[in-house]
Amino acid sequence: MAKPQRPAVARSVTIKDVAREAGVSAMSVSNVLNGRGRVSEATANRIMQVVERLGYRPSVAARRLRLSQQWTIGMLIVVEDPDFLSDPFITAQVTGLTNYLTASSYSLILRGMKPSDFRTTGLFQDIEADGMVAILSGDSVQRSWFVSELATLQVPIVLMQEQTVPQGIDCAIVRQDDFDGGRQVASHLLATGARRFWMLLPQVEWAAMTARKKGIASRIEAVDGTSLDVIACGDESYCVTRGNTLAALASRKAPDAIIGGNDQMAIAAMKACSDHGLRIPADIQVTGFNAFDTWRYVEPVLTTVRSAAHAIGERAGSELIHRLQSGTFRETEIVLPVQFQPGSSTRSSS
Amino acid sequence: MAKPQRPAVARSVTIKDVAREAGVSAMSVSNVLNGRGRVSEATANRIMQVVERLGYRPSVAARRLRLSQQWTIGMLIVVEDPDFLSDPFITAQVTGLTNYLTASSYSLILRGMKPSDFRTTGLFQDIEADGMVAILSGDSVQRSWFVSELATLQVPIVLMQEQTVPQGIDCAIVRQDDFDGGRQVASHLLATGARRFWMLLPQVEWAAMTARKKGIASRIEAVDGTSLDVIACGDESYCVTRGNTLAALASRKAPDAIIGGNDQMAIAAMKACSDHGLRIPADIQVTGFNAFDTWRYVEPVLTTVRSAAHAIGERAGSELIHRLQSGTFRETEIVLPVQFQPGSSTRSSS
DNA sequence: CTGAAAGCGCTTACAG
DNA sequence: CTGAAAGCGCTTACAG
Repeated sequence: MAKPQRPAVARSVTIKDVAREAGVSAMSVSNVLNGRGRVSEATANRIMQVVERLGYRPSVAARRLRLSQQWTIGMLIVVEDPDFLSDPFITAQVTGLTNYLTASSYSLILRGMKPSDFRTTGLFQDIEADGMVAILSGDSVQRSWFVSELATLQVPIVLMQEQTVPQGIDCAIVRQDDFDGGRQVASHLLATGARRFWMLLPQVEWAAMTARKKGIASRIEAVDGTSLDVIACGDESYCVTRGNTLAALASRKAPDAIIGGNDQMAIAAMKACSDHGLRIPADIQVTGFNAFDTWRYVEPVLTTVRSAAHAIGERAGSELIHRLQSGTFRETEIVLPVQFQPGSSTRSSS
Repeated sequence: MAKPQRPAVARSVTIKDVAREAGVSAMSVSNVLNGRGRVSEATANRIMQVVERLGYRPSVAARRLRLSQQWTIGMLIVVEDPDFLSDPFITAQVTGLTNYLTASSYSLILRGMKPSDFRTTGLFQDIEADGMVAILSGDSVQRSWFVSELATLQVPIVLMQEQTVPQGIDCAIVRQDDFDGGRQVASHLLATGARRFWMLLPQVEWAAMTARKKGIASRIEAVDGTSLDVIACGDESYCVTRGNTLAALASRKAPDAIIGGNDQMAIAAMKACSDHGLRIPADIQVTGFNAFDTWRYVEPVLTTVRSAAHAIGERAGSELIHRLQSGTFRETEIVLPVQFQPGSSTRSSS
């Protein structure tokens, strides 16, 4: 007769140990622990004492297998930068999500990867979670391919900062109103009299930045004699952004305003402006997006748009948990408002 | 006879389905998938084709239960700030750890909590992982209590940025040489002729900052006519740090140099100095610690100490995985070097 | 109120 | 080279 070997590390104390010690069946222990029982108070008390005394902690692996539920959400961050948490906008979303999940007794599995790893090694296949949350980068073709790959996991998906709801799969998006943010920035700058604009964008396409640009363009195009040029800022690092902005300033007439795709790029551009001998905001105005702590660090204080990053994370968590419990997403497109925050890097409306 | 109900969501395709379809036993499927088998090539090929065709993905929950191994590491961040990833020093450590674990086919469960949650609700007890990594804050009494609580999980522990190795438990620490960093900063400042120093520290005791302070003090105390005062900066936020520094400048004679406990506090202090009409570095020198991107954003560029945060995370991962595979930590105290990085917020040595 | 039995989906030592 | 059986630690519908 076969005699299977014990697992490498036998579990110290199981539900059977508690049951034996308390003189009851494992079922009663389970019922007491999960508050599901019709168990007499005396028995319940006795069981709880044994649990305490033996230091019993249920095996969540066994529970997961039995109930085929994981109480786990996977969070995927697909970006080029191996330092995938370096952007405060991303970390705020992750924090909001984690905090919500913790409060709901769910765990978060965090994984970052490059788009190429996603494509080639399917580095997310081994994540056994009840649902997935993802932050994707790259152009829309790549992103929608990523989404269809994610869908093969057969669990509900929430995408953060995606602009359009993927069709035909169990998915919702949570984003902020970047289009409106762009509109507000453009309106403010137009009111100061600015007409010629540069916008700083990274090589990689971020859905949120694209939306900001569209919002900006919608306002600018409505005014005669305006222009909006894009300055490509490579990997959106400080060095490249500063260098490319400086090169642009050296080669052509400076614009009235430079609109950073985010705060970090705006700050790099401010340095480039001062390298070039331009005063802010007298000679040139600069704006950012996101309003994380860095916006305070610069002189003058940056005009920017306050993001709802933490709220996006929380909302992603709450929608996903609701979906898991109810069977459907109550909304598939959730848009949170943004708030314009004027600083001293722009002039007041004339 | 009892007829237990099916779990809520039955698994789509199991190893049995593959076995039946391929006309073999589940065991052969398992052997092929895990490369453990003495299975004929023909059978193996047939099995792999069925796996492909049915889109079979093994249940990791079942595997975990069977092998009582989780292939999961828990990461606990115990800080006051609910925005527990706001410090770039912490995110860099988390990223380094995650990347290492992913490369080793381990998953990371991330959880942040306040010290009070740790104390009262044992919010980490439900994390079933093969090992734990933690970043702890608070005074040494509180931290060592946290460590003893963590030890009840009965898994190996790696502490990041802890200064002393807890005794009697299965634990290692990985940190950078903050004491040496402090020494280097102090040596540099002393060489510029500075004698009177303020150091900015938050209310909460961080082991790393305490070590920095000790390193600074060790150098300063060796020189006659020097002084080192601590300016308490509350929650180390920009506002409080700036405000408290400004208040200190208003109430007593300005020092020769202000040493920030980290870059963020140093930058806030730079603002306070310029609020107070002091020029940097002519009237007063300022230094930071950590050298994350923000140090570039300020004018003048901050003199600081480059941290090994990402490397700390990677090393924590590699030591923990090694411990899991070999049974013991090869070292229990790992200290990574730091690198002094002079900027323009201090003068060159005279 | 309480328990015996079945089964979640795997893996392993052993016999054939 | 291949398979039958046992068991990891739970939970549930049902019978008593």
